[in-house]
Amino acid sequence: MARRTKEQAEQTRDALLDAAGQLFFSRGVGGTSLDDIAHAAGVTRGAVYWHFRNKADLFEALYERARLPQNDLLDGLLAAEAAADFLPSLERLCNDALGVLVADPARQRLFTILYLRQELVAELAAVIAARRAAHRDLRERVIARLNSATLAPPWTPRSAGFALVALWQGLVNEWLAEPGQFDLAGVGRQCFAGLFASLAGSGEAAAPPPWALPEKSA
Amino acid sequence: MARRTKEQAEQTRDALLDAAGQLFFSRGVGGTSLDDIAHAAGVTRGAVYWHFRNKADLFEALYERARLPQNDLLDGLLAAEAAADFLPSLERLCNDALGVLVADPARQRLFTILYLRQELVAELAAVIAARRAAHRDLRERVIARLNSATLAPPWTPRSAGFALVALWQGLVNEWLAEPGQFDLAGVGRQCFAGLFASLAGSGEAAAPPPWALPEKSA
DNA sequence: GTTTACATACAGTTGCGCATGTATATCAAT
DNA sequence: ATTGATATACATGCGCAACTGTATGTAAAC
Repeated sequence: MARRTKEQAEQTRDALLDAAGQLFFSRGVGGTSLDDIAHAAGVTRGAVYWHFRNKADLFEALYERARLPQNDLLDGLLAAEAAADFLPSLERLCNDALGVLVADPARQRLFTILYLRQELVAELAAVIAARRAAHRDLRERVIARLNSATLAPPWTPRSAGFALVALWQGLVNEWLAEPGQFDLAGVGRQCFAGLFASLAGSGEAAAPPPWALPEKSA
Repeated sequence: MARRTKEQAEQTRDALLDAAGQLFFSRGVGGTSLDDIAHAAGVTRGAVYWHFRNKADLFEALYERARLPQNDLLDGLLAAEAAADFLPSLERLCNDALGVLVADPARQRLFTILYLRQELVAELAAVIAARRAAHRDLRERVIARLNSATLAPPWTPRSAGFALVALWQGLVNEWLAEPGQFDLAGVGRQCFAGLFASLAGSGEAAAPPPWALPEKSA
């Protein structure tokens, strides 16, 4: 082989990232050699070292390619002035985020790597640390925003924020750990419905939100 | 060095397991060589291969050494006949489990490895799969047990069980990811108080359980 | 005397980083 | 439009380091 056109080069770069995503997911980052990636993409290690400096650089590129558009939505919601319907909006956002995840296998693979396979290889350290900081920041902002919302006892902004983030994270982890073993969006909708009903104080008969779909059976 | 007495041999075995636990935690399972472990325990790789067949065998021994006594408690609670105070008992059990974890650094390290560093190395595959199955089984049993409890709407046994397990898991993961950055037992107590109050339908003023400690500030 | 509890020594493999080869795309100059 | 020069997009090959598994040595416990 010899030199290829620019579009072809971009295609091989994408192919390398795709192959890396699949292999990192199925064999782990530390368990995947650059030769594995190159072979899966139909090239050799030379191509890898042309497009990326090393495995860490490759992984960072993979991370950058999957930035969550959902983050912008949350930013907007948190930045908005105190509105009476903050809690319903937040509930809808939680459910939407689950929907986005369910519909995007590539994101599921990356989340699996980032959430429950935080290998302590040097390649991942920077990305893991950045994501952890972002996560912590998000949680704190949710708590801060909940300070200006009316919560039913015994909830406090702090406990409610922790419960929300932990519930979302726990559900996602549970689902990623046993892929497709239950209906994440449906279960999540029920759980968030219960939690938000409790937060709002409507303990008894909360009217189902208009976007609620008919409940799937187990 | 030459042959040592049986008690000394048992000590070196324990020292190897201790060293492995520390190193697996700080550098990852794939990132620590058997030579690292042996050196940290003050012996050579020969000792490792005497006590264990390989790294996988060593890790399984490490896992066996830290079986949760809490599991037995939960088994008893789930097996007991339907009692009116099932929900309060379950709430106490959740808090107790958090307390056990907070007090045991070795268990924290192992949980960190098992929960958020599921490296896909062959050494871990068996243990990870076993733990995942056990976790799934526990969730299903909690749901089954909730079928004979009275839950306030909109909760169902299924959504309540998922929410409980996900909340516990999410809180623990959050805390393990940022070690010591918040008071896990205190935050957990608040979150579970809110969730269980919602499950029981006492939306307004739930009397604090007698074992509740004074709330720590952030 | 035999087994035990290691230490030491010896291949064998694997993967990384880099250096080098090479054919072609790109482009300026004619 | 053709041509030459150069940069590009890889492929190939090499040395090196690390790690594993095993084989063997050995002194003390039993």
